[in-house]
Parts: sequence; C-alpha cells; structure tokens
Amino acid sequence: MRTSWADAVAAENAASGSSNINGPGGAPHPGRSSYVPPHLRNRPPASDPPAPSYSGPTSGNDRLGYGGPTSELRSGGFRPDYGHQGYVGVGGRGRGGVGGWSSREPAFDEQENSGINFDAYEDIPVETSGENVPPPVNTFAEIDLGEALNLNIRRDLMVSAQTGSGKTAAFCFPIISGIMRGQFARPRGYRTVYPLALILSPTRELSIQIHEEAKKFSYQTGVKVVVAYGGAPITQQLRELERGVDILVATPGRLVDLLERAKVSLEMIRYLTLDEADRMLDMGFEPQIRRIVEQMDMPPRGVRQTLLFSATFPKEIQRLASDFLSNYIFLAIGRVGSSTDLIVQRVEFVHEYDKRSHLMDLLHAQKANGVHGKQALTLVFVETKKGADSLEHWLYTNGFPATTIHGDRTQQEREQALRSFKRGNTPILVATDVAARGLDIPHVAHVVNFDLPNDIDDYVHRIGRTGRAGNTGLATAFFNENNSSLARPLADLMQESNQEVPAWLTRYASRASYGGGKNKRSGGGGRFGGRDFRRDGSFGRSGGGGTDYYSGNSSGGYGVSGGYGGGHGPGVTSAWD
DNA sequence: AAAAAAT
Repeated sequence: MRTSWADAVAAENAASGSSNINGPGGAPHPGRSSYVPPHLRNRPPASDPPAPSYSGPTSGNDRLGYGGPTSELRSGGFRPDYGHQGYVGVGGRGRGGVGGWSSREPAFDEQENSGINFDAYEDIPVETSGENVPPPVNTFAEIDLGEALNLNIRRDLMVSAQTGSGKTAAFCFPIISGIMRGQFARPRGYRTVYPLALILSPTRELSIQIHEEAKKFSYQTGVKVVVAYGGAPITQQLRELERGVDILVATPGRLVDLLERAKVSLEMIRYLTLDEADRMLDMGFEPQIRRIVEQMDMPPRGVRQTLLFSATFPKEIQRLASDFLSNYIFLAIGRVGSSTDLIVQRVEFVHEYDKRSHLMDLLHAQKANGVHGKQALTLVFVETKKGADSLEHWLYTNGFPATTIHGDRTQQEREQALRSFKRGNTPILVATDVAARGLDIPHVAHVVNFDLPNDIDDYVHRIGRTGRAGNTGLATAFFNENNSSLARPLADLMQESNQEVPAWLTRYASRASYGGGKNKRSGGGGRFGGRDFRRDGSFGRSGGGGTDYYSGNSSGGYGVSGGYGGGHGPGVTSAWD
C-alpha cells in the first residue's frame, strides 16, 4: 500500500521539509496549500500534471482518479486493461521483474523505479464478508465516483491488504473525497481545532510517512493534513494545527497530550482510521486507544466511520476491534504474487556467538551487489535497543556503514538514521521492531532477522519491508535453540509461502509439538489469508459465565493464555502488510 | 521479555 508510486521520487524529504512554516507573521492564505509534492518540484509549470481536484462523477477515468502519480506508475508493468494474461512470475517481466535471489545476485537497479508489478495482481484472492457487501470494482474506469463510491465508503471496514499496493490510498481517498463533498460546519473554539478525520499509527515514523502520502493525495484539494507525534517540539505542531486541519495523523501519546490541553477536539471526527490496527489494539496500546476513541469527545461508532487496516489480524484482536466498529465489512486482499514467493525466505541455524561473524559473511557477499558504487540496502532486525546499538557499533568499527533506529534514540536521530538509510549513505540499518511495520523503504533488498521475534506476526511484518510493490526481496533469519517456540509457525509460514523449509527446522517444529496456544497457525495446515472471525462459529458464543467479548474487560484479554479458549483454529495471519 | 508511545 503505502506509497510508492510517487515515492521513490520522494527520497529527499523525510520529516523536516514537510512542515515548513512560513515564519511568524507570514501566514499563508487559508484553503490554499503552499505544499508542493516532491514529484512536482523543480518542474516547469507547463509539465505539471493536472490538478487532481475532484471534478464530478464523470472525470474518474484516470487510474485512481489521481492526477499526480509519476510516470513510475506506468513504467513498470502498468497495463491499461486488466485483460487476463495469467501470472507469469516476477522474473517473467521485463524491467519490472527480477530474477530469483537464489539463482542470481540481487539486481538492485532493476528493483528501482519499477513501479508496481500489476501482472502479479491477477492472482490475488479477495474475500469479503458481512452484510450488503458492495459489488467489486475491477477497473478504476468503471468507478462511478458518485453513487457507487459513496455507497462503498459508507460502511465500516476491517481490511487486510498487501504491501505496496496502495493501502494508504485506500483509506485516504474516501476520506479526502468525503471531506471535499461534505458540508461540515465546525465550531470555532478558542485555539481548539476540530479535525474531521483521525488517522492513528503505532510509530512516529509511520505517522510521518502517512502524512507525507496523505499530503500528496490531497494536493490542491484544499483538504489540510497535519501530523502530530512525540519526540518533536509540540509548538511547531500546534502552529500547524492552528492553521487549520481536516485530517490529523498522529501517534497516540501526543494526541492524548493535545486532547488534554484542549488543543484538539474530536467532536467533529467523521472518519477514524487505525493503521496497523492489530498493533494499536495489542496490550501495550489498547488502553490509550480506548481512551481516545471511547472516553474523549469522539462521536460513537455508527456515527463516525471507522476503518481498520493491518496485514495481520489475530482473532483475539478482531474481537477487540469490533468494539470500535459498527456493522462492518471484513475485507481480505491477497498479496502480490502467490503468497511470499516474492520474498525468498531463508533460515539458517546460527548459534548466538556466531551471529556477528555470520552477518559479516552475508554483508561481504552482498557488497558486490550494489550498483553505482552503492551497496544494496540491508535491514537488520534485533530484539533489543541495546543489542541494536552494540551491533551497529560493531559493524561500524568493522568497516560497514551502518546506523540504527530504536526507541532509545532521539527523534532527530531516528529520522536522520532513516533518511541516511534510504539515501544509501548508510546502507545497513540495525533496527528494533520500531521499524517492523508499515515503513515503505524503497530498495531494501535484504531483511536479516539477526534475532528472530517471538511472534510470527512480527516476523511477517519485518520481512514485509522487502519485496514490496511486486519486487523481489530476500529475508534471512538466524535461528537457534532460543527460537524453538517459533519453529512450528515459521515452518508453516514458509511452507505456505512455497519456501524451502530446511529439514532441521521441520524436525524442530515437530519437536516443539503443541507448545502452547500462543503461536498461531498451529492448527493443521493453517489457511493463509485474512479471515473474518465472525465466520468462525465462536462468534457470539457466551462462554459459560455469560461473558461476552464485546463488553467491558478492556484490560485486554488478548494474548493472555486462556484469554480465549485454548487457541484452536489457525490464527488469522498473513504475510500481507 | 521486549518494543512502542507524552513531557
């Protein structure tokens, strides 16, 4: 989803450039955005693409109705028709495709700017459930932006959608469109602003990224997007807010702060989006989210529209999430290509004490693979912040240009690290799970799970940083006896993704037996794909004591063993993003 | 057990 069409072009402006304020006193004209998307900068006016402003039902024949995407969208495999040509595999395409990692060296350059591999879309299974599901739209040309879109976007949604396919767009478009056509009389509070839409995400960098994307989409629509997140001076964000906000993108902590200061009111919220929704509702975040959604002044479900997006949706989380939804549609959209064959997954048995030298071997082998004198980007996940610092230091002293991103670094350092990585200045990024979800970093050729996570869902998100938008990628995991609880779910995931599962891992997996109900996908064969928990029979069951999953008990009965009957049935997980 | 998120 996120990004990508126009994004490779956007390398330049991470966070800093985004919030240019016209110095004090230099207030711009309201309603007229001074922001120019990166892909339109430094161009003669004549070559500017048409403004994507909404112009009625008949003008919607442009793909996505968005005038802005660069030529990229068309370059790599864009097909104006959706005629069925069958899925020929990624390697079968011209410039958009890349040969398998196993047989070739990664072709960094070929992955660049290839756009989305639309051929691979042919194989995507789409599943919907719920009442009165609107008919599918197969081409953008057939969208009647008027009534159909209106109808489509009226319902609450729980969505699983693939990487690099336009997920941000999927929730931004209806919001922007709805705001543009709506007549919303907003109160004028003294220094209180009343956004119409709220988009919450679990990390600051993801909020920044969503903000960037949303700004591109709302260019010249008059719709104002503002981002608020912690670790950065609040005053600047306050100034932006006071200049007007329709869509607020935020991380939960900073938003609560703003709400307590009465700088923001949620009274007028018509659209609520939780990106990485399962993450937002896990034990760490749930209380904050409930507070924002249920205990402030936000209109109740059914009045506002609520959109939940994530690649992974454990059933326990779906159950929680239904607290926020009203008569919603569950939508599962398959990945580009057949499951993970776009990402070659490797697992290697590496003892703790061998990890560093093993990593060095991988990096050495990869050094040759860069283009234009630049190394292919490698994202290395570790378990702890200390571990990240220490590994980065070790790499650096051994001559590898590495940097690190984790929660103990200052926000400035975090954003700097990400920028430096994206630009290839430090083509190795050592990260904790702060970088596991949602971040769209073009040209990540290799994800290394130096330390494997304990939850298979985290693994899914981590490796999803590569192989995006129809491109191939490589994911290497270092497995040892400390990861035995992951053996089974990992082996199952790999099998489902048509990956080669090492015999030793299979043995580990069978040894692990039914090691607790925590890890999903243990139930035979685990069908891959989003699945609406309402269809699983357990829906509405009132477990003995008349407990009902929708009520009270906000203390998060998720993940807690026994929280939900023994965990049978394959978990709802997917390798989407 | 760890990570993230407000100051």
